[in-house]
Amino acid sequence: MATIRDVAKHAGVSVATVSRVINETGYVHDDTRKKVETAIKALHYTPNEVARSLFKRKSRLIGLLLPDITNPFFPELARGVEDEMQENDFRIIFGNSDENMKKEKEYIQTFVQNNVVGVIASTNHPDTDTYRRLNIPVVFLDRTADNRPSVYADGCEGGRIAAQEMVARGSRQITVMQGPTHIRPAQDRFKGAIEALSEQGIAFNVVMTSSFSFTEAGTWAKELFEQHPFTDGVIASNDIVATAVLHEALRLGKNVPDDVQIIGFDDIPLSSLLTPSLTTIRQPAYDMGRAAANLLVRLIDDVNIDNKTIQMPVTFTERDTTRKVNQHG
Amino acid sequence: MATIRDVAKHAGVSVATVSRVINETGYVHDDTRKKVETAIKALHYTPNEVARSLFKRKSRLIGLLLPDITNPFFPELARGVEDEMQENDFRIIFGNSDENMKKEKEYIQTFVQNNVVGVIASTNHPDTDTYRRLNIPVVFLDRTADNRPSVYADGCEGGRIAAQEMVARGSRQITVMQGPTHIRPAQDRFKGAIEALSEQGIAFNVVMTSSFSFTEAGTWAKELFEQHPFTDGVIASNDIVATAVLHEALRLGKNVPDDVQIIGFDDIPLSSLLTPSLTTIRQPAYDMGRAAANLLVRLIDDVNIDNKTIQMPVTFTERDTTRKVNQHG
DNA sequence: CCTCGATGTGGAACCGGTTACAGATATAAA
DNA sequence: TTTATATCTGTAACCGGTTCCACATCGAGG
Repeated sequence: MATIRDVAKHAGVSVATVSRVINETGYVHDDTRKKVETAIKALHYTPNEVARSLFKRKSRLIGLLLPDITNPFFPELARGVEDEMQENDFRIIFGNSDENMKKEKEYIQTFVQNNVVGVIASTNHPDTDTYRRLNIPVVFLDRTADNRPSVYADGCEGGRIAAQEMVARGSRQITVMQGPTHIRPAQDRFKGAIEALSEQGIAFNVVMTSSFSFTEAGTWAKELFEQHPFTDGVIASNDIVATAVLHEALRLGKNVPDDVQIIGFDDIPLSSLLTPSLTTIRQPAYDMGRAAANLLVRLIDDVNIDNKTIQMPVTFTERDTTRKVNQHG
Repeated sequence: MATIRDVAKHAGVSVATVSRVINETGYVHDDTRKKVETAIKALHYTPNEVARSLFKRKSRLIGLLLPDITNPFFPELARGVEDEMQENDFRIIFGNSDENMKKEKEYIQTFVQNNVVGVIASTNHPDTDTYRRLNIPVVFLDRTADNRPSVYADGCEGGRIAAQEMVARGSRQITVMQGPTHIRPAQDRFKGAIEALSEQGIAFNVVMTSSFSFTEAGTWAKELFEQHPFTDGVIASNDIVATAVLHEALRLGKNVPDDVQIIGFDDIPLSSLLTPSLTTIRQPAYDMGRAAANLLVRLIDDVNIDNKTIQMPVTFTERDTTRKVNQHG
């Protein structure tokens, strides 16, 4: 690889001048600039980002920490982040945290060691030292931390909507699936749902689930219908769990939505492809990713930002696992 | 952030000694080592990877280039890569190429500028200068390039199997969907399928598709049944397209698999969750990712490697969009 | 013709690590 | 006691950029 000194020699100028040309800083005579530019082309020179990063104590890298790219909700987020970052000439160091604080910590550390200029993280513990001590901007994605930069959808509101719509469509023996206790958005949805049900005086059961994996979700779905066989409405903590519930219901010969209604959360690509297609509370994942990236870029550039916490809308996405509302009033 | 000089001062030794302690190289007296270690802890010192990388001309970063993380086949791959790399203390710079050579080139360039020590790429053009000129190891993933390090499943063989199984299950008016012409694995599958059909003297139609997006796939599915209404078997170029075909068939009131059989490719998580669940040619995506990462790590460590191209098995995964074979012999 | 600000360029320090090399001491062998 | 070798430590150059500062030249205004 050619270095800036090679270019300088080839062009018959000093390294300082070459640097000025590449960065378009300071004064450079037109003729000189041309000499340098031809030298750069001749040697196929591209500046070494590592050297730059060392001196400036700033790279063009940002860290992205997501729970699990294998969970279909996250690729959309990731893609949103990537597209926006790409357009702003940032690259992404990526890691899966598995909702595990130790892994998170390790990743954040290596991010810092690599001079990243910002971090986007889906963490359940934004208030730990791991994040507080960072002296680079952090944007929390799909998670909130009061008053710190974050992009998220209102899980609580989503849960409420799910409950209301389910009741409006006639379910009276509702089972709410409580997602993993250590995952914040799951708890918000749960809280929203049971609050709304309580307010309306509707009885409900609760089934706990302890992860979002496809394989385990089946077990909880079985458990649900064993423990609460007369359930006529299930509010799941996300679309993965909802899918498992749907499958189990069909396996048991139940008619969906006539015997059981099901509402999921997220609207992952899979949801619209199921039969019957899944009614869900949609989060605009791609847009959330983009918004988070955009916010981070602005924080990096130290733009004055009025609105550091961006709440994205959740929308009730009516499909075929719920009945039509006018059938029941 | 504390630097190595801070640590040296705090411990009353030279930077060289500190460096020796961190890297466990050369001689260091036990007492000295302890002094340094306490200093490191006291100052919360972690070495700056950028400075290291600059001097050594080698980082602990690798580049991962995938077509589109939003396509459900790739998160599994990515996760496999990440897990293996994590275990070997490498971090990943990630990018989506959209099967677009220009984007690829840009990414590869920035990878190099960041001193990555290796690259894993799903490219359709492994023989371009972009990859040939690289003087760091490259592993092609889900793609081949003769005799260069790669991990892939045999698309051709997969296509053949799909064709054979479909014929064995009684379809005689088969439509083969040809994936995007610029995507190698898609063409391999297509070739394998039509070869096998020709050998067996079975007539077939071809429908072209030009991307793997969920939204567009629906259009081609419609086209398929308009142009070839009597099709009784569809070999799709991947599970996304197969899903669209399944939906269209059901919409048209066809019985699957009795009127039309459908075979997909990949076995993405979605496939087993459809109704009817999708018969497909499975690629072990996660394992492929892991294998590619493992191979790259060995190449980086300059281990003598006998087997640089790893072919993973494709397996016929029988589900409910095909009939049982004994029904037809 | 002189002065001054704008323009143009290069030398060298610096970012935070690693390592070649030299010098010092301790220990073992002769 | 001398010599050879192993152990231990520090100085300084180096990786490839950026930028401060000093110095030189040029054109305009007095």
